[in-house]
This record gives sequence, C-alpha cells and structure tokens, in this order.
Amino acid sequence: MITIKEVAKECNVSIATVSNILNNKPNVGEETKQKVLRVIEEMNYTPNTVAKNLKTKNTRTIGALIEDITVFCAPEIIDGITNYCEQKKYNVLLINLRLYKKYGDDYFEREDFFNIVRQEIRELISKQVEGIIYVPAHERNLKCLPDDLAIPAVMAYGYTRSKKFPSVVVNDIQGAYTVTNYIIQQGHKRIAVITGKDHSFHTKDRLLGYQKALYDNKIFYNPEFVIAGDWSKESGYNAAAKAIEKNVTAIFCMNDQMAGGVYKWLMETGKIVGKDISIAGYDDRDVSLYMNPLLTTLRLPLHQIGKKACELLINQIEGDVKKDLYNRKNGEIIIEEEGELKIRDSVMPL
Amino acid sequence: MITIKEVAKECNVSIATVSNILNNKPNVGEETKQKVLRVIEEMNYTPNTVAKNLKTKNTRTIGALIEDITVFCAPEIIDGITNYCEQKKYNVLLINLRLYKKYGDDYFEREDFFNIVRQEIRELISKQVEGIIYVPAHERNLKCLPDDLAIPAVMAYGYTRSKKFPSVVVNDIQGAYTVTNYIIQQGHKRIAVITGKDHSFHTKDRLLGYQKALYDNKIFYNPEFVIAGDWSKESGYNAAAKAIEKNVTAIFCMNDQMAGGVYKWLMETGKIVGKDISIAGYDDRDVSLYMNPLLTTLRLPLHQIGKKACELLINQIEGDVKKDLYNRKNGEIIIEEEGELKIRDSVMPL
DNA sequence: TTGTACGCGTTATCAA
DNA sequence: TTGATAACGCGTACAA
Repeated sequence: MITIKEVAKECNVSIATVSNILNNKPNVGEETKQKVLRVIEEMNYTPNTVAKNLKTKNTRTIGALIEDITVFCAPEIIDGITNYCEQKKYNVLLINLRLYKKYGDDYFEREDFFNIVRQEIRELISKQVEGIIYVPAHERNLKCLPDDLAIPAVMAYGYTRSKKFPSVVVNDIQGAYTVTNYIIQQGHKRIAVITGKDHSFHTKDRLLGYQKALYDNKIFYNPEFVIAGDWSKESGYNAAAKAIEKNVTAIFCMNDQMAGGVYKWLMETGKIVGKDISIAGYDDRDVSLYMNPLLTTLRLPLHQIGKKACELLINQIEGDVKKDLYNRKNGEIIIEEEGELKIRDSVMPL
Repeated sequence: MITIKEVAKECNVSIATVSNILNNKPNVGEETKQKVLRVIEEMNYTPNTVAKNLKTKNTRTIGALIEDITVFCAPEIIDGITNYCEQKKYNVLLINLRLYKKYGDDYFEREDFFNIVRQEIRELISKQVEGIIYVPAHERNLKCLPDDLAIPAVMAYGYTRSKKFPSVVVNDIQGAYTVTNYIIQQGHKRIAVITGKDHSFHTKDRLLGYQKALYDNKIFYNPEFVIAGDWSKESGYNAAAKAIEKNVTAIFCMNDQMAGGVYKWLMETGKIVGKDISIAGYDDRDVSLYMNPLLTTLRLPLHQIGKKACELLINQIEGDVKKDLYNRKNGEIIIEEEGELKIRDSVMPL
C-alpha cells in the first residue's frame, strides 16, 4: 500500500504539503497543488484512515449492537441508522449478537447475558467507536448498558430504564388508539382485542390505547372482549373462536401474526373477513399484504426509530445535547415515535 | 482514555513489559504479570485497537457492501457472514447502499452506479479493510468490483462473471428440480410453471430444473404449461387463470409472492388449494407460513451463501486459497449452494 | 526478565 | 508558500 511519504518524494515536496492539500488547508500554491493531485491520481494513493484516526483521536464510527439481525424489526431499524450516518458521514461497525439463533427465545434470561454484551462493548470501545446503539429483538426493559460506560449510547426499540441512556420506542398507546378509533369510525361497537404476552409492554400499552379509543367514543369497555394471545399465529387461531362467541363485529389483533391465525380460523369456519367480520392487525409485516383480503394494520415506525436513535447518539457525541427537549418520565429519557395506519380491506363499514 | 503508557508508569515497569503481558509473550515474570494485570483491571484500561492496527498493519476487518438491507434476502446473508466472522474473530464494517430505497427498482441501470460503488470501495480500502463482500439485492450479473482491486473480494448471491472474484449463488436448477420432482412424486403429470421476469437467471435456471425433472420422470414437456409472470403477486394472480385453463393439477410458482397471487385467485373462484389443485412456491419467505394451507416451497440457502462467501474471502485474505477445489465455468469461480424443500400442505397426492 | 528506542502513516505546530 | 519534526498508542528488535 502506497503512503503519503512516497507521494511526497515523487512530487519533491514535503509530507506536510501533501497532507495540507489532501485536507484542503489554505496556504498552498496552486501549481504544487495541481502537481500533487495529479501524482496522487497516478499512483492511486489512498490515505490510511487508521493512521489518521490515531492522530486525530476520532474515528467517526459508531457501534451497532444488534441482538439478532434476522428478526423482522432489525433491518428497518438498521436502515434508519445507516440513513442518518450517511448524512453525517459516520461509519457503522456492525455486531450481530445472533442471540435468537444461538440461544432461542429466552436468551435474555441467560445469566451470562450481561457479560456477553459487556464484553462486546469493551471490544467496540477498544476499536474506538464514539458511541453505541443497542437494538434488541423486541421492546423490553433491558439492563445491557453498563452505568460507567465511557461513551454515549442509546437504545433503539427498547427501554433502558436509565436516566443516562435515551430510549427510542414505539408509541403503542397512540398506535392502538389509532387502529381502534378507525374501527369505531367504521361503525363498530362490539370490538374484541386479542392481546400479546401478558407482561409485555406492548400488550399493556396497546390495551390502554384500545381502552382510550373506546372511552373517547363513549363506548363501554367490556373486559370480556379482551382475549389472551401470546403473539403467535396459533394463539390468534385459538382466540378467534372465543372472540366470535361474544358476538363481536370486529377484532383488533395486537400483531399481524395473530391476525393470520384469526384469518385461518375464519376461513375454516366459512366466515368472510371484511364482510362477516372486520379484522385489524398491528406491525405491518410483509404477511399483511398476502392475506386475503389485505390486512388493515399499523405500520411500526422502525426506520424512524433507528434514525432518531442515531441522531440522538451523534448529537451526544458531538456535544450537542438537547436532552431537555424530550419528554422525560421519572427522569428517564424516552422518545416515542408514532406508527402509521395502513388502511386496506379487512376492516369494513358495519 | 487511558493508555499503555499510564499503565506502565503506574506499575513502575516499561511499556514493553505491559505490551508483552497483554500479548501473552513468554519471558515475563509471574510476579510482575500479576501486578500489571491487576492494575489494568483497576484502571479499566482498554488497548487501543486503532494504534495496534497501524502498527501491525492488519485490521481483521472486512467490508460488507449491501445494496439494500431491507430486501428480504439481505439479513440472512449478513447473518451468515457475521456467523463466520465471529468464528474467525473478524469484524465487519457495514455499508448499506440503500439503493432500492433511494432509487427504486432499477437503480442498477443508473449510469453512476459503478461510480457510487467504486467510491464506497475506495473508502473501505482507506479504512484498511482486508476484504470485501458484495451483497446485491437479487442475483444477477454485476460489474461492481473493479478489476484492479487491491484486496480480495467475493460476491454473495450474484454473479461477478469474473475470473478473479468468486460468486456464491443459489443452485436454482437443483432447487426447481427438487420442487418439481416432489410434485411429480405426488402423482401429478400436468404441472404448470409460473415464471419470473424474462431475462432473469433465476427464471432461466428454474425453468431448466423443471424441465429436467419432467424428463427424468418421462413426462413430456409442454411449453403451453409455462406461464409468464414477473415475480409480483399480481402477476401470479393473473397467471393463475391461464394455468387453470390448461387443466393442470399442480402449479409450480417460481417464487412465494406469485404463489400468494395464485392463492388469491383460487380463493376468489372457490377452488381449494391442496385439494382441487396443488401449489408449490420458491424462496420460503415468511408469507409461506401465513398462507392457508401452508405453502410447500424451497428454502433459499441464504445463510449458507453468506457464510461460504465469507469463508472464501477470509481464506483469500489469509493466503489460504483453494480456488481449484471449486467448480469453474469458463474460468469463473462459481460456488453453488443448495436449497432445502419445505414440505407443507399445498401439494397433495393426486 | 525487563527496558530502550524506533517506526507504523498521519496531522499539527512552528520555523524558514 | 513550504518544510522539518513531534506527537498519536502500540509492537518489537535488541540491548541491558
């Protein structure tokens, strides 16, 4: 690999001059500039960023710690991160922890979880990344960022429950409200909801959004219309029967997968979605475009979450902190992004 | 940030001694070793990888150039790459070109495409990556790697058509053969095929696999059973009617999305998949698990492609090239990975 | 067993 | 307008 020294020698100028030209410093003669530029081109010289980073003590690189890149939310979040990094000319060092693939569904209950993450963070710091974004596989409280971390960090799509590290999350109350309110606008009053797992934040907040929408529309909240699911297609399938027993005219499923299970049950029992009963989902996964009829659902703001998390991080790195601009709950820094209702064919006027 | 120098001073030893201890060099007293290790722990010292890389002239880092991380094949391929890198203790610097998001469907016909990529490659080299993996959004011939590239490179899921850079691709002939042969084993003889876009390699090879399976089973190839699609769900929907006209008993769709369109048409016309007609897909996208009945399809070996590409790359980096172990076609280095048939409920015995 | 001294490729300071 | 030179943090001969 050819170095600045060799370029300088070839041009009969000093290293400093070549460096000045490369960095657009003033005080350099037009003539020598042209000559040096030409030689650089000829020799196909590429500056060594590693050496430059050592000298300038910055790398313009952030570390992205991804719990598992194959879960559905990860790529869009990463896309948001890279989008912002591109604008700001930052680099992304990607660490795919592969936790799902390695340990299955409850990796985060492993005792060594925190140590695994801590070790990865050490190595990132050793590589002189200037900040860290942590992307969990699904939203939850997460103690993964050490309190004594020497560099800024943010969590995208999960709660740090920390006063130091910001959390960027989905506004699930608003999302569920939007979906439920839309169903109500179509004339429905008897609306079942199929929930996710019991202790999930998503479940809690989405239920709250559902309740608020009923309240604002002066519809009594009937707890019997709340059917327990666990996010899986199968649980949606099982819950469908229970919902139909209650004579509801619409079902709000807390994710698209469970809506898929509901579709299956309805199909088997000869009911037609959008006609005999209205169904809405949540997430806007690919599958919602392959259901018949197309599923009305709420698009998760994953791209925005990644982008916003990255923006917060880079602001912190560059000392441009505006923490107080954001909502704080109990001193925690929580930024909520809003989803977007995708109106398709599964919810119809009553 | 605390440096080796400060550790040395704190321990009253020289920098060299600390360095030797860190790198497990022999000739170091047990006593000083323990002391130094303790101080390192106390001071929370982390070696500066940037400085180390500059000195040792290697970074153990590869660049992953991803055309668009949000397309469905990308995450699994990246997962394969990171899997192998983890084993070999390499890092991956991720570049998400965002080509789909930025320029839409025919970005690769842009005039500046090659220059965009070339520029990114320059920057990766400047960051001293030791090799590059290029991951296109879909398989195709691709002139994106400059012939005079100074470091090793491989293409994962696309053809370089170069004698220098290996291509790791899906064995589509085998895949389509497997699917078609399975359909035949179920007793079907009148099997339509809905193709992808006309000039795609995938279309060509999958058709060939279909034809070979017919031939090996002594079934006449009827060109009328080949219906043109374009990969989209809509094209599958439109092709379904044409296929049914021919009185076929099974349809092989060259991807899952078109199978989704076929399902839709069949549902609207009151036909039952798996009973009135058998359907098979290709790709094993998420949607195949949300169709009713579940779609029998071929799982793309995306993880293996990423992993194998990474293995080839790192072998090259470490001077451990075994090119001649792999098939060469016209001097090109092409490695084919095989997909796996996922037998579900959409293909039934005749 | 430990320490000294140099160099990796670059930027930055200051003198010429 | 240009050049000499000292850092940046680390690894490694070679000397002690």
